[in-house]
Amino acid sequence: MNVTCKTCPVKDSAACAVLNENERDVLAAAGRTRILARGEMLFAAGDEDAACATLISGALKVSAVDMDGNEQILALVHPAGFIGELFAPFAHHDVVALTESRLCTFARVDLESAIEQYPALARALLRRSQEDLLATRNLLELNANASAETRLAALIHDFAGAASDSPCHPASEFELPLTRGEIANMLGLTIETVSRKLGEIETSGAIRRKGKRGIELVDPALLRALSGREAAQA
Amino acid sequence: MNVTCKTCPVKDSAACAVLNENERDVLAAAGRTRILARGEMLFAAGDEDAACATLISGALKVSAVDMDGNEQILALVHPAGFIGELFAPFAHHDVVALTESRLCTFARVDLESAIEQYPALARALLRRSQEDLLATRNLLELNANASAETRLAALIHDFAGAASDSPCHPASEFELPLTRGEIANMLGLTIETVSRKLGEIETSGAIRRKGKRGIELVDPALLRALSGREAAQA
DNA sequence: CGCATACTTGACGTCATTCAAACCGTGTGG
DNA sequence: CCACACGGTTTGAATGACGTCAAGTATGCG
Repeated sequence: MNVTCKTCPVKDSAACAVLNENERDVLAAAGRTRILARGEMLFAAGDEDAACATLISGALKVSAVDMDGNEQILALVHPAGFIGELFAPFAHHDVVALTESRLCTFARVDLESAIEQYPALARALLRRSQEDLLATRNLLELNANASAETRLAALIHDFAGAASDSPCHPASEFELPLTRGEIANMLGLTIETVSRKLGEIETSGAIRRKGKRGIELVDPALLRALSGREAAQA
Repeated sequence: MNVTCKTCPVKDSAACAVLNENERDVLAAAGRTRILARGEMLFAAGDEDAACATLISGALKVSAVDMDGNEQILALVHPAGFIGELFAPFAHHDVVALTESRLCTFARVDLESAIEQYPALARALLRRSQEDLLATRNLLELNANASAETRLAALIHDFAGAASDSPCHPASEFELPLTRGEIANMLGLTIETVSRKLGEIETSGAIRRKGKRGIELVDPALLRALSGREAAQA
């Protein structure tokens, strides 16, 4: 399917937003929209022809699978996010859709020539890459030292922020985009530990569970304290 | 001190290598070389005027300090590496010299205008940023699931590779660039665990310790097996 | 020599994992 | 409609790895 930027919901926030209308049309000619079902893979680690893409809607996970078959989620991608390793000869990680997702994909060679042609695009991707780096380092910091409860609280806190439309206040009620297993894979824990600690956080009064995936924020300040991002307040 | 690119040992491998001689001279006029003693800080988390820099010689660590005062090392920087958060209003992490280090520093505004003027520089930094991202994700993958022994073996294995001049074969004898405490901070372990597991790896016959920091590779294949990057061989 | 810094070693406690079983919502076929 | 299987989840008990606390050993420096 061809790309139609005019109606694209992320046309002002994705990397291609730095291009003017003509430039965008040229790039769009090389792109294809693609829809991934939940669980479907965009590319796998080792693929030589891994595409690059901007996520239009839905959510993706970037993950690695170790020797023993354990998956480790390295990053989540939200709409307007960019995915793809530009200069590597092959992909290092798997990229899989968490929910049904719409993408705007490009062959790597096309994107590489585009960043040569449009310097602003290279700068936009540099900016995004640095943000990805920061997000990954935050996850690394979290996984390294914090207790299971702290990690989980921090993740819930982040999801609450991401689920909200306003950038500063967290959503008071939202759905977890990940299964227990995926949360465990992201935080370096087991399913059982995630389930247990989730129960303890609920008992503490910070959240209430609504069904399997639903979370209601009962006491955001307490959640923030549990997440170790702030000293507990009086 | 002014920058003199002609004698710079990383002039062909750093990001500025993509510039021609004239362009490099213009950029060099905005740069200053700076020497950091071991333990000296280039900038701290929260600094608003954090500089950007290319590392010429020595080694740096990028680290975060959590609430309780525990340091977590997020990345190491080797010669020709680039350090600095280009688009953020302030630095998110500390950057400290592990050994005496020589840097080529730039004010962030100067570098931002340079990447507008020289698109090739933006692409070079994009490439480096993606490599940093990959390295951070590798560390994340390691810290998340692996046992203390596996993490330590993997780190030693990496250091052996980095200490070698040939890109594929590891050095058979080298010095650890980090103290026990720094290794612990990097792997999310304690000093005591690092010390103990180092002893066990030595007992297993993979390495031999030479003084406090020296490591001799006795059985590289065994070390590789311990590091979880390869199935144990027959 | 005396002190500081880095490292090693041991005993003990804690927290997350492991193994095991039960639970729940959903879809499927009899 | 019910029985059943299945994926995702919850819960319990026992094990074990790493952390904590505490002591003791180098090495270097004023």
